[in-house]
Amino acid sequence: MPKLNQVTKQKILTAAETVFHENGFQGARTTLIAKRAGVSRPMLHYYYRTKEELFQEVLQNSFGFFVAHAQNLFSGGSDLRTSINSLIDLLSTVLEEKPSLPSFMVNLLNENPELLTALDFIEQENLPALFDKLLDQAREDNEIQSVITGENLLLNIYGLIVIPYLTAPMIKFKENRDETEMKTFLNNRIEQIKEFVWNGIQH
Amino acid sequence: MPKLNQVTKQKILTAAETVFHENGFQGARTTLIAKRAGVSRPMLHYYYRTKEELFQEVLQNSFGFFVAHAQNLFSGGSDLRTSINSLIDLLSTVLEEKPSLPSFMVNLLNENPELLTALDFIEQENLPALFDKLLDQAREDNEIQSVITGENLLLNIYGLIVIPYLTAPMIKFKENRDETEMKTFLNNRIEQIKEFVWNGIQH
DNA sequence: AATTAATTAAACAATTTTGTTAAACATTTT
DNA sequence: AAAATGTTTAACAAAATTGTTTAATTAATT
Repeated sequence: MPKLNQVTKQKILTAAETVFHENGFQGARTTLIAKRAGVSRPMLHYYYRTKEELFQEVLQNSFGFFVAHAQNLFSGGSDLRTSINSLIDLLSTVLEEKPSLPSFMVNLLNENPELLTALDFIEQENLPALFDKLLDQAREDNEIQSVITGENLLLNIYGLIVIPYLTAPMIKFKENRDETEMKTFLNNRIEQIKEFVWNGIQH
Repeated sequence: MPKLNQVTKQKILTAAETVFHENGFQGARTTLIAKRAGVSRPMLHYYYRTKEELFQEVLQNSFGFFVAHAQNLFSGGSDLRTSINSLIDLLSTVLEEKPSLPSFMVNLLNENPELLTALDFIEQENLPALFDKLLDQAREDNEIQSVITGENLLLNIYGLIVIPYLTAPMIKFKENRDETEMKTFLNNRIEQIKEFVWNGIQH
């Protein structure tokens, strides 16, 4: 009987991440995870006794990753435009590494709405309120005219960032893009979104 | 043995729609569908022999609904701003009636990417190309300055429209909103999005 | 080369989910 | 009230999915 091979364990975790992200807990099949990891099913169950256990690890990992990055944000008192751009960069970085995270969130919210409580920490900072303040300031300074709320601005940013990842299969399919072209497309989009958002709140 | 009760059949179909939309095919449980429909499991299997059969019906229904509405769009040659607003209105109308459609699309694209072929009809009109044309025209007429592509503009609109539905559980939770407040929020958002998009492509 | 560690294949048991059946009950129609 | 229709409960069978075990196989270490 084996003891530990971190490499294999990681392969399983990575595969699990994708499958859980794409199909949620109930929809995920351990058989598929093992296959994607290039590993036999007994191995999967050796390193992670149950599907549930594996899922918990993925959960930790996914949000831990997000939080780790989020802490870099909003340390100093930046202005509205800088904050918007930082947030866009932050989300882009996270999703570049974990492109299936949005799909996971969607599944998660549908399967375990009660899990939201556990996600409280994400809003420690109370981002909407912070943006409300920044928006007010920017209006005072005559930088923007829009009466948009912080909540709506945040939703807009999330939506703009997240949509290509949610529709990736479609985008790739329609335009026959490969991975490289897809990355270029996404990179170009980042700057484009910054412009779009800033202009969006002008009037 | 019963023959047909359209009311019951409809109750089952409606419940199935929600459950499939929320959890995808693999994640959906027929037991939950029956429960949500307020009907016993044998009834479900009487009206729809298999889970697969029920799923097909939901599939038809969901996209048929979309297509029915989409046909009202772009009959005449409207200008860019009108087309943008029509599209936003169209999507809003569809989602008001089928709020779980976005979640369904996400699951669908992950579970059955090959099903995309079947969705070709949605792009009959080749919306991105149409918007490329409208954008060119608007630039000529000095109405806008942005060099955004039709594809990105469409993605932006989809993202902005769809994001509150995908994060609905979070939005409701955070702000303690009930159904009515949620509808108000969504309605206000529509006009706000129109502004935001139009401003977004100015510079 | 011998030993140990890691993995697999194959078979199997347990559990969950799907699909079916039969008998009883309720509702509506005639 | 009798007959037909719609529904439920309970039990069960079949299939799919999860989890486990054993023996054989491969790879790495000493």
